[in-house]
Amino acid sequence: MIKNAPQALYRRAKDFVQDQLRAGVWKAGDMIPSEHRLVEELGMSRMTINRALRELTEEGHLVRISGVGTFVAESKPQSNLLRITNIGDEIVARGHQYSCKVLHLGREVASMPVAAALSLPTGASVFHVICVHSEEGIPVQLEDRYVNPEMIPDFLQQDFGANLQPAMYLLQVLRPDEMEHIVEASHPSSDESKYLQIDINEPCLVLMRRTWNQSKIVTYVRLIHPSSRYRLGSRLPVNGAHRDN
Amino acid sequence: MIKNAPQALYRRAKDFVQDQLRAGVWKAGDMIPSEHRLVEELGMSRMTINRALRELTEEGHLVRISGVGTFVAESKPQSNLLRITNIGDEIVARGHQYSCKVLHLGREVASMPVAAALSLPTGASVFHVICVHSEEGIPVQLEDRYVNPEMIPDFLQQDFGANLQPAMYLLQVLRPDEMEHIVEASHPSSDESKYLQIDINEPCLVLMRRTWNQSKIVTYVRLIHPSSRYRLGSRLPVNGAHRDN
DNA sequence: AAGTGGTCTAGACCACTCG
DNA sequence: GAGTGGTCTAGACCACTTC
Repeated sequence: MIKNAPQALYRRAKDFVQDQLRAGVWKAGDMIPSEHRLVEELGMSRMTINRALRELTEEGHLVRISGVGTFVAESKPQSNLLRITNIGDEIVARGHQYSCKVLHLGREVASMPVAAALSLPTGASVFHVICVHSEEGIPVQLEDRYVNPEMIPDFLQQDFGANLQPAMYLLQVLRPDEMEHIVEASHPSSDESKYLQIDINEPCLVLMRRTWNQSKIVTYVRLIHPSSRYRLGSRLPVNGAHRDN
Repeated sequence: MIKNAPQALYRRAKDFVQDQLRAGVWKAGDMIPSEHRLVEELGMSRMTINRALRELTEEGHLVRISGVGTFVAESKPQSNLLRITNIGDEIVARGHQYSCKVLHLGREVASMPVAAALSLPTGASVFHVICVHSEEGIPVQLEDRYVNPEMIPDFLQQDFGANLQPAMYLLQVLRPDEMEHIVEASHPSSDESKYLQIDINEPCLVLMRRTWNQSKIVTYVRLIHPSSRYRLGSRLPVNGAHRDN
């Protein structure tokens, strides 16, 4: 589990800082040692330390105030809307403990809305998995996923968990060539609030995603996030190529 | 031709490169001059040029191959979600009646979070507009926008309404070259629930958008949508090439 | 005045690719 | 071997905040 030998020094400096964050040595709001002090402690030049801290700031882990100091950010995790990301990877990348618990896995007859979402005839047989993703033991995402058996016949035979999430498995066996995202806000159902351990009145961010391969739908998933624990975001260049409409 | 020069040299190097890209001097797939050559042309040190090119690479404008060269990235597809849309156009396109009512328009001293969002010093003077967008007389979006006066000095002199929304005006006078979207779910504040004519307990989809022009922030806006009346969506091809971390 | 981050320089060594 | 990017150093000057 312990991986050493990041070759780049600035990488090791970043890892060092993230280790302190992960270990809770430096907590949200704390001021961390100055660049000068880190130069002494780690034996690197200030430019190298500066690059490490600058990148951690861009990634949202730190907040720097010129003339004052560097502080641990109050983290409200944010993931990229454009990419198909594994929430597990995101959490691990933040240096946090990740877990995934499968609540349901089986084959069932598609209800009308599910069949419609997958563009299958009503009554078609589909795979269905429900799991909860947790960060540091706190549920951050409820995944309610339907899979087209025609595309992924071996889906049920997998041993899903923190090391093999459904999303990860699907990406590995069948890379999608198109996807659709729909985002909305809603309150959780009573089941959902129970699984996520939140109040029935807490607003949730719901991301519905469908992915295609060769013009056929691979999977349809609803990802439900408590608003207090999750955000979606993206930053990207604007193409000059579109006026309006 | 004459531009207010950004103070930081690496910024000017970035602007120089982006100017070449915008002007079409360097096109997608082209190899651009090496660091060494840019050092000579711009009269900066290699570290400075390197930082500029590294950041442009992280932002997706360039692709660098060690030992080979630096190339202009192929432009990325863009989704509806990530496109800057006018809600008025959307509503009109649906064949519905659209209206926009300005609730507030003026200049004020930026609070700390607003100053931070705009990357301005605390206490800076900013423009602030609040308006409600309605479809068939029903409010569907509350727009709470801050504008950088340095970028858009004539903002307050405009006569905003259904025929000239703030978003439309901004797009017309200063096309952004970069943007950031963050989406979250929340309950409306009491003021917001009043303006939107919804219950204080109705979940809302909140889209926060910042746009950049020439590496400076033009505007920061919070768009609040009652979940029962609005969704965001996108469908787009998947790029094969994704980097991690 | 002392401390902080923001930036910049003019070198340097390395691994890599290409002809 | 020449060219490229990737990284690193040991200084430096500046603007800013805090005491």
